[in-house]
Amino acid sequence: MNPPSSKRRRATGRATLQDVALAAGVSPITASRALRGERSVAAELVQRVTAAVAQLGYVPDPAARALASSRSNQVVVLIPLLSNALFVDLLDAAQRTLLAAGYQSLIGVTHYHPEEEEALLRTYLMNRPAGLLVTGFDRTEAARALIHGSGVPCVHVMENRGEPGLYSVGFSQQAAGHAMTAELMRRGYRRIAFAAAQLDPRTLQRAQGYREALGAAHDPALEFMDAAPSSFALGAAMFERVLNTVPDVDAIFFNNDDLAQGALLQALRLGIRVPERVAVTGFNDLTGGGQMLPPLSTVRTPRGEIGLEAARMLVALMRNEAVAEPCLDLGFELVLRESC
Amino acid sequence: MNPPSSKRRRATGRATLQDVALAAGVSPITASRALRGERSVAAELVQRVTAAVAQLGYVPDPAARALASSRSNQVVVLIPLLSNALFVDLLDAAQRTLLAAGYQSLIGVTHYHPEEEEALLRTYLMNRPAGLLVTGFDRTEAARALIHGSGVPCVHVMENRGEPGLYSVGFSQQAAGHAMTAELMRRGYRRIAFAAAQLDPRTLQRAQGYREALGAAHDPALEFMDAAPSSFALGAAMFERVLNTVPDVDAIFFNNDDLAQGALLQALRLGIRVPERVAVTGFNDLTGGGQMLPPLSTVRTPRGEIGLEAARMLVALMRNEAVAEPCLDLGFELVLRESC
DNA sequence: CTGAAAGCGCTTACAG
DNA sequence: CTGAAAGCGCTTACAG
Repeated sequence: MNPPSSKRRRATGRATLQDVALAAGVSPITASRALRGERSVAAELVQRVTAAVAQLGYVPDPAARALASSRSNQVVVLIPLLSNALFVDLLDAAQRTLLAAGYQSLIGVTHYHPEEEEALLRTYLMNRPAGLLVTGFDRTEAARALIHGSGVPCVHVMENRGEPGLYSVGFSQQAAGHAMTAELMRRGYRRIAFAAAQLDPRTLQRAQGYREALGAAHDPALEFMDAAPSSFALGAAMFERVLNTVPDVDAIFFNNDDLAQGALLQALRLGIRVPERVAVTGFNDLTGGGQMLPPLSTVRTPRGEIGLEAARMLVALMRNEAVAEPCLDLGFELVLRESC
Repeated sequence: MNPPSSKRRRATGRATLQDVALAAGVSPITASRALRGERSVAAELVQRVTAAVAQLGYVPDPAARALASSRSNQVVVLIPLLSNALFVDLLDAAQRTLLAAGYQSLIGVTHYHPEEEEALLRTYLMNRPAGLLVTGFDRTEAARALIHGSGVPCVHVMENRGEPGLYSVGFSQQAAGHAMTAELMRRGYRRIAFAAAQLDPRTLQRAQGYREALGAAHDPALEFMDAAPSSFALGAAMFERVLNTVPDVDAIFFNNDDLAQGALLQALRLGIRVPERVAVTGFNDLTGGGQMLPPLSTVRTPRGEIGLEAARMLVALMRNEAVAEPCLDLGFELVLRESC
């Protein structure tokens, strides 16, 4: 230990808490408390500490903090894909909110593989993150145990699940699938196909909503499921496949805007009129849909708000504050343009 | 200090280096060295340490490492935007490569604002990152000083600059702008407009290449620069603006595929034939271009490879290894489809 | 409301 | 090639 008389700038040249305490004429613990805004420090001392911090240009060392408190200022955010604008919007909003609250984001991309998610969790949990933001509820048992065992506050995004102890911000994928299908029925479409890619859990929930809305009218032959990732090209291919397989189809509900936009382009290429010959709708309301010919009808999903609210909820949890609504449903909105 | 006899599992229940050392019958320092793969540890001891690690399920604490060595295992990656697929591709490749090499990424979005970049740098540098990946060379003097003063290895992406001490992986934006323009000229187009958005430094470099290729034929009236972010909608608007302002235009070189795709859609809407009435080309070869009507001619930029190679270069720097080519030019490629 | 002591779990010199 | 000592810069109990 250094004798108190030999205190000096830290090896790196940066000022330490010690320096601040010395300059403020308080103990390091008091300086620490003042810095973190713990009440129970006299106002005057807080002021002296603040002044010393400013004067010395002191910045706390996150590593030292993390080591001493066994908790970092970083939040792990796990999303399936970076190549889907949906998750990028979510991420952008969450990251911005977290940063404003003093937390840094550690981003992990799972590529829709539960095993990859588990590996990322294992790696990132080593950092003792302050919080966790994960997508949906579909994960390995081990991942679930890892999350629970870590004791780190966790918010789930994109879906809701009303179990006690679970926090989530999302909307009902099934209700959204139901609503768009019902709208198509209301408009008089009778042979409504459902075309989906990726086949992740949320896609399947939308399919469930589609079936539910159709009720007795549901025909399995009208469901087209392709596990490949969605893209314009796949949408184009699926569009043709649907028309060829089910000649009397009068509407196609694509599970994603990428697919639907690709289908619209293919219809143009083929000279097939939308919505006269066949209606086309999408999902998510990604950018560009309104520019299509005809403009795409779709379901607007509130991913930005989800990112924002999930980050807020997580911040509350990390600060041990109460969370009013642990299962926050942000809804969705039908955007009816000209493609149906 | 604990007397050696009272060593136990750490407070959190996780095994510590001490535990590993004890189990392996070596000193903690030796265990530490064995773990980090420092040669100068006898093979047999390494083996004993490895076994102890496996047996105890030991995972090192990054915070303790960072504090003791004043260097973390995190790399800061700064990109302008998350809403541009270009940077997402770059990021994805870089992050994957870094993770495989044992580094975590701390992602910062600058929104093309040097001040935001500077603030992010200031925040993230507190973490003593092991490395830095930044976009381009356009930043505040303070940011430059921050980077240099930190002593943290830094690789610049998207552009090249041959100054000693600077590391970069990219391609010549100007040469790319030149090449596409020259190709249009070669095909007989004479009134070639240049339409750009965002107006970031790389956009301006492409404009420079465009002017250079045109030489004496260059006409400032054919340059359309809009500082708004690029989008389908803006591309559509610019397309009309160009045609209305310069009726004899016969080709439009859009600075970005978003813009060009929006223009193509607008041409369809207006019934203007591409490339017969006017040719359209884009930049970057983003997804969807090949699906357009007509398929979009564009410049393919190697952002994935840039991310990969930049990460590799940074890993070499962080390991104090030699870097063969500190100014790596990965080139570009004209993708000539039917829109010109 | 404030502080002295101890310790978080590693690694960096310094020896030998 | 290996180790004993010291310390990285904070915060957590424990007192008062």
